[in-house]
Amino acid sequence: MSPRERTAPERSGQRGATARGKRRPPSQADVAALAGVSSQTVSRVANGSSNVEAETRERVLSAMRILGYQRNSAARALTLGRFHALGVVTFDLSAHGNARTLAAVSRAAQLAGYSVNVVCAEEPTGNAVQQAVRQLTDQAVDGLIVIEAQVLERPGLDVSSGVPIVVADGDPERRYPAVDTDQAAGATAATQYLLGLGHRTVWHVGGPQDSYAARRRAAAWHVALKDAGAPVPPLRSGDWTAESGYRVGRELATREDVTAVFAANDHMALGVMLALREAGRAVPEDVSVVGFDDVPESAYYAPPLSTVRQDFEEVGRQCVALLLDQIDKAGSDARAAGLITVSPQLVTRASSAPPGPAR
Amino acid sequence: MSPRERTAPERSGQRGATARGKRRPPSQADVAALAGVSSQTVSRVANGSSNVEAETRERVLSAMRILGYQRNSAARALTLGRFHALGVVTFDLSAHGNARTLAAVSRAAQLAGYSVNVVCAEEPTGNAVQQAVRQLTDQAVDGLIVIEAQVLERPGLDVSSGVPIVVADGDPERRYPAVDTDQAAGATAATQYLLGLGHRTVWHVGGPQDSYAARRRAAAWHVALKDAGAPVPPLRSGDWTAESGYRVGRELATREDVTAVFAANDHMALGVMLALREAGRAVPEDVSVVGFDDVPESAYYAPPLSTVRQDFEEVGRQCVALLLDQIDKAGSDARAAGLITVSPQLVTRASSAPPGPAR
DNA sequence: TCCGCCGGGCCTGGGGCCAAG
DNA sequence: TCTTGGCCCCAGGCCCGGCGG
Repeated sequence: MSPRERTAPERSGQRGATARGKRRPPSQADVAALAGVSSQTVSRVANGSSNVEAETRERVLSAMRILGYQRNSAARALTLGRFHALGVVTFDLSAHGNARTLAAVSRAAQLAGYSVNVVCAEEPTGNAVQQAVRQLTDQAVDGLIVIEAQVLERPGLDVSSGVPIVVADGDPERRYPAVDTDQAAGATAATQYLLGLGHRTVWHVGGPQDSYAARRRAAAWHVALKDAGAPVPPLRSGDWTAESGYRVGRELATREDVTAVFAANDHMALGVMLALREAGRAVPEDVSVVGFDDVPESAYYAPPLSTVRQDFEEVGRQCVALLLDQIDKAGSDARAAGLITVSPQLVTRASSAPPGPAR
Repeated sequence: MSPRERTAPERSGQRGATARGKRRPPSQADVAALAGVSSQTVSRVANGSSNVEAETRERVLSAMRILGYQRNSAARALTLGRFHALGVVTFDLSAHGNARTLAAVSRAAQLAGYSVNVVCAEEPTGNAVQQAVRQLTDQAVDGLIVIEAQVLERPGLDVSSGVPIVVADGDPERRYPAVDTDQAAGATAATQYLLGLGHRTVWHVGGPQDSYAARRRAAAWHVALKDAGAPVPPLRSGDWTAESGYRVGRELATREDVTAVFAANDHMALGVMLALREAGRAVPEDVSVVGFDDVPESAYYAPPLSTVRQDFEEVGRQCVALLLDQIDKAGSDARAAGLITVSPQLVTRASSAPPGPAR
């Protein structure tokens, strides 16, 4: 009845692998006891396992199997000082590009033996980001990948958490190494393509202006027009959604002089096309439309959408490579805030054509 | 020359917070030293911080700020036996539903103070999943959420890693608690809706047959037709992509008697619509089309797509809630493998209409 | 005497170093 | 020389005991 009397049987009960009640995951020590070796030897087997006699190793392995041993990663991380985990900060995972990038990052990280810790900051306020970063570093990551870097622009944002950071969207202030699609090249290609078809000029439906990617696409569009001596129509902006594209599209549809539209992403382009069609303007006969991203569905839009294909897979891969590189050569402050660019590719489909004669 | 002699100077060198060379993140001990208290008190302040005098706490907090102290989560996890992290296993993050669910899970987890560790298994082979699960549990998670459960069906798959598991797709074998959209209700609603419009029967473009969700949608469609006394056309299946929908659509377009199609997701519906249009069959005048998911773009398809809206946000929330629940009452084997269903909602748009007179 | 605040010692699971067989 | 075990450390948390008002 006394606590002692209860304790003794419990103890012996807990020792075995068949313990009832509280189940404590088996530790190295348990394996060691069962195999009749020291925990040190178990450690050696669990790891690279150099210098362990075959017979001993076998005994240890079988003990592990019997007990269902899994090493405790927390303890491991504690001694090694490495978590083998990367953190990813993002905003809107329903945005196609972000999801794709995350998927690619996850794959690349997995190949390198790293897991990926995701935090989806609700809104791009500095506070939310700050908290997200805190949570991640406070969690256990060896490095950070920030998708959609515009948040880093927030003044007063301190992400100097000590861990290496890579930005997957181009860092306007070039404070961190970055990997990004060559937005300018993509936007330029789209604009020049439409001009090359014979359109007098090209209208642009931009993304939200706090997006660095959106700003660069708009800037390149602007430059491409100027370089070609084409008039530069006013910039209309949406928020990446098809709905916003539709809104802008209705406005554009009222102008007879609009014959070519370059939208900063496919979803907005979709909205633009619907608005044009509803206003009685055919795509591409009356108006040509080009998007950006090449979401898998865009080839099946009505009409199939000409667009600029981004290689998200490559962006994700490069991010991970760059980050792991930084992690490995930690300490050496050679953090050249470089920029790796990934080339996009123009894909032409049925939504674009030379301007019709019915000008 | 003895170890002791070497140890001493090294020690004192590393002590200071201003140590050069190797930068070691500040520990409780460092904070304690600066604040002139014991590390125990620092621990108290860092945590719930009961029983610390206001003045002392202030001193500790300021020391933390000065040193930029962040507690080491590995050590914390080690002693507490909790990681405050959830694992998510998924397959294709470019699938809209998966990405949305993940985002919701991430949000809900964050609110509960948990981070989310994602592993994106490349292919749904048992091996890949096994490895993914291993990696996660070997990593550091208190529980697992499996999105797209069909993988769990693989025979010989052992995910009994000791951590609680919740399935976000309905578990065919009901081995684990699950949260899922009420697929049957959604498919039934879509089918009955089309029948109600006056169509003689409804054709179905199903998802891949190894998807449990796809199978249930198809089953409910079948039942709804039988219940209504409508003929049951053969089932055509795709793989969720618009491309596969297009392929099936071309086939359906050749049959004059097809006047209503229910696709198992919006992307396939998009492909179907393109194929129909290309074959000269107007939507909805000649053929009505209904999708499933309600991806944000579907309202801007041509024509805007009638569909069944899934509440991914709710699914994610419920998954996390269910999982945390299991984690908290760990040990008690009351793991009733329940099923929480989330109701979908039929959304009617322009892609569906009564059958035309030109039958 | 009791209570509120604080610190010492021990424990978590594993890995590195070094000595011993 | 190769294999193996003892010891200590990683960073923090909890139990308990002590000290003071």
